[in-house]
Amino acid sequence: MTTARTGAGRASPRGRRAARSAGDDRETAILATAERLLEQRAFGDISIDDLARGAGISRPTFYFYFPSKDAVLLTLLDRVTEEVDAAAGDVLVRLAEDPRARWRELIQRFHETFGAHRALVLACAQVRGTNAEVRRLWAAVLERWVQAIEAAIEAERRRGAAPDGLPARDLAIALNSMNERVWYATFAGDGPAVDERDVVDVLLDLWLAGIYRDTTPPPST
Amino acid sequence: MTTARTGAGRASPRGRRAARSAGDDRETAILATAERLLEQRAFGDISIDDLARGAGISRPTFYFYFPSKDAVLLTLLDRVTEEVDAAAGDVLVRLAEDPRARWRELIQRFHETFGAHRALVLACAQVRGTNAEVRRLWAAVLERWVQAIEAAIEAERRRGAAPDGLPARDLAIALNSMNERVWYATFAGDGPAVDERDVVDVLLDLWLAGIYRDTTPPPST
DNA sequence: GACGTCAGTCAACACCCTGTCGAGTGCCAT
DNA sequence: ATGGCACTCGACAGGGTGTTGACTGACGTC
Repeated sequence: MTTARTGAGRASPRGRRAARSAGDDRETAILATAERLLEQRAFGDISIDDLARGAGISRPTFYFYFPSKDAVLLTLLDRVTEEVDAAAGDVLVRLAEDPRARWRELIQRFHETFGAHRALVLACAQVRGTNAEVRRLWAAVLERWVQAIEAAIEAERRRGAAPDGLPARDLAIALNSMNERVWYATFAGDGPAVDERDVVDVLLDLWLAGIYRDTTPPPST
Repeated sequence: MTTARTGAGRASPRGRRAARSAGDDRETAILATAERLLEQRAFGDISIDDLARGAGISRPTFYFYFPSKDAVLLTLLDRVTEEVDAAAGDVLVRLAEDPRARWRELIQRFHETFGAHRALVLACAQVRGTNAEVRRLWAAVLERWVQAIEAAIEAERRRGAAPDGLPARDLAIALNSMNERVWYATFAGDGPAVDERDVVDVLLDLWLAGIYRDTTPPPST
């Protein structure tokens, strides 16, 4: 369930046919077209025909590569979440060094990665409402992050840096949810939103307050 | 901009024609059908024909009452936000009596009102991505709430109950955003979510942490 | 070097949904 | 009785999706 593309044909994704068949180019072209068009208009205003023409193929041919418009988005989303995971790296295991700095680093990296793909992230948030697959993928990704944060909170409590309080999982869910929605508003720019330059510090402050009741949690001794 | 229905005909919403013309019934029937159908399937899977047939009229006739499917949702949303505002009442001006109890009351009432219309609220959250009108209305509603919370936070700081820190507006935005997303997950039931019975307390805890750095803020002396 | 196979391609079709137009129908005031 | 208005819908145009079936060309095989 890591890769969502599956496609219609091509059982073995990178089979015997030496390197990059013509189809590989087309698939890449579709993805690139999607990402490009998303910078210009909303996902709902992009038709399969737009994607196909952008990739230099006809509409029916599009279906050879992807079962639907949403599947393209899914593939793109999969990529970005991998990128985010890579950016987050091992920050959480090094929390005790300097909690405030590490949490900030984590939030900052999420912010940068999402910001670099804001059109795509916005599109996913929009489509999540109508598409069950996107919803499921996003839920799975979120679950991973929630579990990581939950574990980190518990570790901080165990070493006495953070007080007991809410169940760590509930706290992790709420904090992740806050980030998601706040980023969405900031990137979308409609409705009340935190300024992009401040958003990391605002979120950080609330994470520290929620986890430590304090903006300067103690490092390990 | 309070009422969003506008409709195609009927310049004067409640004109001379004595009480309730036949059209009034139809309009109500459409709204009722929409709310009923929303409990069963997603907004996107409800066609205008469904709404019309449910109200006992033909599809073209639907357009006499509403300019689009989204306009129906908009009207419904307008209603719920009014209900929420009424439920919230003057809780915020009585904050100093017992801050923890009052904040809890506020969150609790939001929770109850949204919970009573969860299908509708979920539909709006979904459509907000694709429909500019819903987005604008929601943004306006949110802006009102954010301003109210911002003012309340500033009042708490002025009387010395809450410490200075983040700009009150940013704090208000983040807390409102958190609530919105957390409720969405709880009501939608997909992805990581806080249990419905705990959600008020979880949110309350984070509000108090964010605003007071303390779960038992002082009442007025 | 004919031949089957299979990735890749698309014109044409069937379908569904939206929004509009124009021709009604019945009620009410004048 | 008649003109206007609230209200109604059959029929159409348009645009999107997803599928079908025929076609092309490169490749391995005998």
